[in-house]
Amino acid sequence: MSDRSQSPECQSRPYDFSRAGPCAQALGQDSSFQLPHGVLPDPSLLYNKTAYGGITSASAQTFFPFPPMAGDYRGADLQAGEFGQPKHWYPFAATEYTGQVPGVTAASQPTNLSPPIAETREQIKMPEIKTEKDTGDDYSAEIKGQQYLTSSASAAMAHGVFYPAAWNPSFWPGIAHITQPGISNQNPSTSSASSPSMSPSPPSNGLPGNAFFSVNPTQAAPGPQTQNPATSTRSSGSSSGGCSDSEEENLSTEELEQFAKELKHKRITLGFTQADVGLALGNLYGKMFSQTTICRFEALQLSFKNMCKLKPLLQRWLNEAETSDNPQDMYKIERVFVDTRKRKRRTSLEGAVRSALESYFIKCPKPNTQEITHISDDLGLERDVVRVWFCNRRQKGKRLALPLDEECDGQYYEQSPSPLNMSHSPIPSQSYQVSGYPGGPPPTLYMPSLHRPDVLKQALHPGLVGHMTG
DNA sequence: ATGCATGAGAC
DNA sequence: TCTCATGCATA
Repeated sequence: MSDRSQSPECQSRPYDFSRAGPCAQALGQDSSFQLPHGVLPDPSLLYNKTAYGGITSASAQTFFPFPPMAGDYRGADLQAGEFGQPKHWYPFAATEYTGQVPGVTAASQPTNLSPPIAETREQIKMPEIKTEKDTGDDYSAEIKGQQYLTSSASAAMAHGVFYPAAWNPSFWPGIAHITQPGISNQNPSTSSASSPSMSPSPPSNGLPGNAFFSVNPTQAAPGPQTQNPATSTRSSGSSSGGCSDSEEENLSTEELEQFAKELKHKRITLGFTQADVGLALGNLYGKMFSQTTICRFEALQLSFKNMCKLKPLLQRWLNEAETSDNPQDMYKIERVFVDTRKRKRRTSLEGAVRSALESYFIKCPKPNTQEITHISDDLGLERDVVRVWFCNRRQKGKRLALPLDEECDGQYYEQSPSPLNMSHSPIPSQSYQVSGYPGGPPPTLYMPSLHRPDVLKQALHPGLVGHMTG
């Protein structure tokens, strides 16, 4: 009943200042608004890449607080972003999703497994980018873009996520012990059925495309289309091979964590890159995922719900990959889709600006339109950039939020975002003293003033402190 | 691995 | 307009 992840209330709670003019004070004409661009309560504010497994404020949606698995695996040097920076908007034509850099793949491949992925993204796109890069402005205008061929049918799945009744706070690390026994390890239907796409002995000719693409959503991706968001109550649908959705329910954090590790390990062992996996999923089940998503899955950086949704698919993929004679065929396909959408050039905010934004965020995680405008003016940024930044920042915050149970959750956050006083540094360094973050500098995230060390530990070390919570 | 962006759905 | 899932681009 109260899964906070669902209830909008809860979700907004963390930052729920009265919309009216919540941050007004802080952002107002007060001196506070003069936010010194470079002024940060703490240098650590400049969060950087390091996997901050930190905690932050909100915790609406359930995200995994676990620190990214440090692992053997390294992204290696990814593609060289040579690709001239289009100064404005530029369209990109994702001719085909080839996954990650071939080089990397090859490198990590045990041996000959390196997929014959032909080209890199750059290779494919560069030309076009140049030509249209300055088309400017109206990127949004057209999105005539195509969808991935296969995705169309299954695309639904992505949104068709339904919230299993099972989803509840008990899944959180802090209360991990409550989790339900993995119930169906949920893969009853898994590989056993050897997915269609996988099996076909590789048309050595390199046109496995068909085999994979034929992906008849029906069998291949029972989940993808099965989706029935509405019917959130699905006790345990897995039945008719309904993978994705249907099986996402009874998962505990431990299971997911464990699976993520397993996936990563086996993936690497088999010589697949994260991009390969994402692509393979598309071939197998009709819903493709990016390297980013796979990466986040492995790092448990997706919301619990999302993790649960993807787990079945990945599980099946894993099974397929392990049992297949030619695992590499799983991603040896050619995606032919045209995506002509124009995408805004990614804004790269300077450290000082980020710091400033962070400071603003601390004072007011959820600025209203006016406030956003204010901030954007102050920092000389596009209003939309600021808006998006806050959106992402909140999302990020949730991802790292403490997994407390509702009650705590509520209280915890209700108090947090109160007065936006510049005066008291909102980011107590101690907040992140949590051990367990090897080498990771303290995350620099907004954190309600009400944190408790013990809670943090629970959040970060579910397995270890699961018992702590009564 | 992660910052910034997009878009669907919900409110 | 926000959240959330997801992805492109890049550090």
